[in-house]
Amino acid sequence: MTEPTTRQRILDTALDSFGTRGLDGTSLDALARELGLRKQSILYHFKSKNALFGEVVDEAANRFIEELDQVVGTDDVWEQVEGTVRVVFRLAVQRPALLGLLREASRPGSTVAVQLSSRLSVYIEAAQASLEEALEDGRVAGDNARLLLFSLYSTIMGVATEVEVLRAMGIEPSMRNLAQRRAELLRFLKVALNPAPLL
Amino acid sequence: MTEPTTRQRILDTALDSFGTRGLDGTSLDALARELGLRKQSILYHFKSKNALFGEVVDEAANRFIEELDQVVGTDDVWEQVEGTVRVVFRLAVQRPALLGLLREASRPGSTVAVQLSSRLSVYIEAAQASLEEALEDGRVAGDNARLLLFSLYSTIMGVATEVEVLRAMGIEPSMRNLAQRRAELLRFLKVALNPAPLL
DNA sequence: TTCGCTCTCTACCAATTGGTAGAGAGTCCT
DNA sequence: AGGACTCTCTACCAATTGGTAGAGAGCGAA
Repeated sequence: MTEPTTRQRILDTALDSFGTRGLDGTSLDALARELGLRKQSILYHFKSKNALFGEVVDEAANRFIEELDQVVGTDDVWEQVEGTVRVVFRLAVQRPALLGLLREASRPGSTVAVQLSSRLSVYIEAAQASLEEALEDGRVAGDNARLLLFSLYSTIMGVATEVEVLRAMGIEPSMRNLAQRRAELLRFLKVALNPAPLL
Repeated sequence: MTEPTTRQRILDTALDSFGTRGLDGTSLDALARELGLRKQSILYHFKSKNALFGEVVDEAANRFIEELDQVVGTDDVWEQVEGTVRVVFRLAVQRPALLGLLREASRPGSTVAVQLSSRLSVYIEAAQASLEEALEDGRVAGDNARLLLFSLYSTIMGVATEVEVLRAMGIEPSMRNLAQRRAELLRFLKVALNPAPLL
């Protein structure tokens, strides 16, 4: 394990800070303090705060893609959904700030939203094609692959991210109930994709 | 239509700003400028920026509750879901900042999350009880009312809020496709609650 | 040794931040 | 008229913001 470059350390710490406190909630001074540096050292490696944020978004996209790559193996839709849930939940435990950053970057009116989406477009296309096929074969319920994908995304990302809402419902997010939460999410999604006729 | 008090105008404009640019992204100076005031006038009506934010959260909760009240009429779960979707989509069109503020306030680590959730707790309880009953009667698929409610919330709120994700999927959010998006969401939720056995 | 490159530092900077103190204008009651 | 109250203002303030300029340390190559 070679020790990371300063540049990499900055990206790493910035991801955590941007992902939890947001872009505006993170100051270069605070970031530098956390790193044991002066902010001018950060500005040596990145020409501005916004440039840093842009690179952090790319970094986050890369890590997310890295994880997703282990899912794309099958062309079975349900296995893909299961895999995505596994990946997202693992991140929610190991690196919640990464998911937080994806949300920050896809906030309405975000300047980096386009950048982020272009990084993930390949996966979006693939998932959509896979869903389309399943829809045609009647293996999955629905008629619009893109909008269905959108619903799936919203559900998974929301369930993994909206910790405070969970708390509001009287469920303290913990490792103990994590498995149960994931199982319930999978059950929900499975039913949502079930092509059986409505009762 | 009596003209609103300054205090009310501040709350109103602050809701829009906090809901779109976030707490940290909103400065009192900018807010005052938008209102045609000096920031000291804002600080006369609200003792600090955080106090203002707290009241804005309450205001948003009130408006949201006001809308939800028109839904609670039935004890039919599906009608409640339909009504909630109707309400949330209407807000997404007429007052997107209100939904944005609810998201900002329920962000992980938010200081006002407890405040917000206590305002909505009555509705959470009611929805949960209603779901529990439906689960027992077998009118809805699932076994954990709270977690099911959580999934429903995530889906609805995400679909209504994640505009940039929608764009990333190649769907420009517009009035024209709005009805289609809502219809697809309702279809998705209907299937997700369908108690028919899995194929 | 010395040159040049990489990197982090000190020293600043103007602009903006949330917030305080208090003047002054208008209005309502006596 | 005079006083009290409500409200918005000007005038400040210290702290923090993102960013610039440039000194100096360490190092590898000549």
